[in-house]
Amino acid sequence: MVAEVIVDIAGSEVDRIFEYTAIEGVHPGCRVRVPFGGRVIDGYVMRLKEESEFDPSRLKPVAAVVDEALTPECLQLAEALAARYHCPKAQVLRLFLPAEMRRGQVREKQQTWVLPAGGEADISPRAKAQAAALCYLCQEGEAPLAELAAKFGRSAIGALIQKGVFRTEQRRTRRTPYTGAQGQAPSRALTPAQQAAVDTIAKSNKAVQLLHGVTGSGKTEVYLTLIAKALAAGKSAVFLVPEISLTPQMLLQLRERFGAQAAILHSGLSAGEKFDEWWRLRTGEAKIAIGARSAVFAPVENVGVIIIDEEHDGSYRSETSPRYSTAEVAAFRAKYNGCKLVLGSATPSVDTYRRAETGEYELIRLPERINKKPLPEVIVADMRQEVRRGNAGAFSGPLKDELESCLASGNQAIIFLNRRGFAQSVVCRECGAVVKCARCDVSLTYHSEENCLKCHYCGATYKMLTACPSCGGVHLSYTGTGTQKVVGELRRLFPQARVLRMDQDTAAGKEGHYKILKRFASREADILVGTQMIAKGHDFPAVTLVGILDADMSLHFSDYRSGERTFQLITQVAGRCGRAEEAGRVVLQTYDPSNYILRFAIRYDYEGFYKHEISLRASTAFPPFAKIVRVMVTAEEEKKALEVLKEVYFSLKELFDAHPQEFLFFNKMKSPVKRIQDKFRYQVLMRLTGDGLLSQIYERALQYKTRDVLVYVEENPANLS
DNA sequence: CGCGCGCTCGGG
DNA sequence: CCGAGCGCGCGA
Repeated sequence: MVAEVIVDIAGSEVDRIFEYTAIEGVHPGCRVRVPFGGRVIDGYVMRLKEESEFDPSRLKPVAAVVDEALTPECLQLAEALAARYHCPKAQVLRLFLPAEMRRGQVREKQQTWVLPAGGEADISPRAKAQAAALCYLCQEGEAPLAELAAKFGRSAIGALIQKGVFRTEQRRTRRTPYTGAQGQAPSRALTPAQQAAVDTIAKSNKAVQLLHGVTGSGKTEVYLTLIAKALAAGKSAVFLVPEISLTPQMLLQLRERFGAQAAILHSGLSAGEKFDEWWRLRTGEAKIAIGARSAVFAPVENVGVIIIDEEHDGSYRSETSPRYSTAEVAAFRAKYNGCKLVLGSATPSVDTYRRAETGEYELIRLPERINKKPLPEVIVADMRQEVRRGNAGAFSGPLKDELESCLASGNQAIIFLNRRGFAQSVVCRECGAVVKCARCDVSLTYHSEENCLKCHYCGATYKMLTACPSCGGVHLSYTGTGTQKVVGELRRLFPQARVLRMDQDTAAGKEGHYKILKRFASREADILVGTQMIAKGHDFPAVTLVGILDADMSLHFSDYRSGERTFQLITQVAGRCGRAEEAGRVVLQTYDPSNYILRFAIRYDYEGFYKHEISLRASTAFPPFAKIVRVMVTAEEEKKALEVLKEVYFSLKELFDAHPQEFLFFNKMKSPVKRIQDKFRYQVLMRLTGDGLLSQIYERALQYKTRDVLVYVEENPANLS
């Protein structure tokens, strides 16, 4: 037999099938070690066949079988994704295994167990510890060596093993995270609306279901029921969340309900934990895969339901090749397994909602909060009036008043501002120069805490300047407010209040987000100031006020989705308050109170927003009525980038000339942010009426990539910077 | 003329 | 990714 193998070489584009003669135990899906150019490397067996067209004498045998990591579904999915995104199969296959697992340095954890060996119990009367250990083990039957050694001393146990009274055995153990919440919590009774949602999903003949439920409408209970139904039918489930570190409550609920049946795949786990959770899924010991984007590749078989919570979230698109859409991958898996894909959100993406509206997806609504609590009232603060009144601070009069009464009544408040640092940029007042990053074409943000300048694109930090780098002037001014400045202002306005800040700077490190959220939840602070990472998940029963400092900031991005994103953000942040007994309030500060997005957001009118937005998209021919495709060309040498850009452009121009009716726009240009991390960025930007030419665009564009010029294709990119 | 460097290409 | 092979530029 001959095995067709894809070799896995880090960072390389080798995408050919290499053939080897199979050895015992080689099946499709196996990870194998194969001789390759004088060394032995990892590979994946794609297929087996009787004989090779290749000269058989030149075939080398497979060196060893590692394991059978890939399911038949994985292999099929790998082929489909490599074709869909025009990337090497090896690159897709890498998505299926946690990175730490690949180079084989993580192994199964072995634990030494001690058992009675039946040897003559010849124990001296002075060896009290030995006698006690013997007695203990006779009762228990068996115990881990570590436990016995801790109880009775290492030497006592060693002596008993030496004498042949005890024997040891190596056993595999699983490193399972979050073991605190085990047990089988009872299922909560569903409300009629939840039950109706579950029934509709079960009855629907459509593969994709959109569960549109306002914040607090109890979508989670619907998900849990769907998962329970899948398990009851002997199937498995995949449950995806935007960012797992922000949704510890969700994890806990799943663990409480399903115990060890649930396995968690996320970046915060140690390599060993990840390895074990992955294998628990692969072997079927665990049946529910929970995780962020990459968990859509979880190695479960016989899938009964796939759930994508907060489907509108940007984290579901991969930013590295292959730039897959999680929903697209999930749809493939749902089709393969003949199961339903459930997309849930309070603020579905316009694209998804459109598909539901046109009948491609089933639409299920949960229009009411589960406790019948009204959604928090939104007060609009017109910042233009504040400026006219001479208030140059970040807080409007109404927000200050609300904060005061919120704190006075002993409740908590959340202040949202989507900008970290102290000041957005530093400008020289003498020559007008803006201080920029040396490696990127963007202004630097001033961080007061470390008294430094940071580049929010590449992460570089610079010492704070005392003089302008271009003219030497010493009068520097700070523009634009960030979270650090807001915290300072709050401390001045409410010196007695305890303030916590949550943004990329404070939430760094493993479980950083979680720690801050936990501190706030346990009321170590009265006010939480944060960027959009505070908008997701987490229930804070004592929060009765949310302040949105500059609601319209994200509106002014030159991006067709900025309105959609603003609506989603406001709705999500507002949903953080008034979740328990006391009603919540939201103060929304804006310079543009009549803006239609804000008008719909303050009434929580998704349908109204959608109708307005979709007609705008239709009339301007933007997605979902068109597809934006951007071919990026980046290189450290600007000349090389430009050369390749021209080649890409002329090749695509042939397509454009041959099919002008398929293009709504076609041009080449500098990227809006012309340089990031020392790489110059040029692009060909297209707007297409359909997907018909997509494959040809990928093929034509990618053939020009070289050693030092990166070329990649983005579909409806999340941002156009 | 020969050596070294950078680039391309094969690897089963 | 790594190593082999090839072409070109440069120094003796």
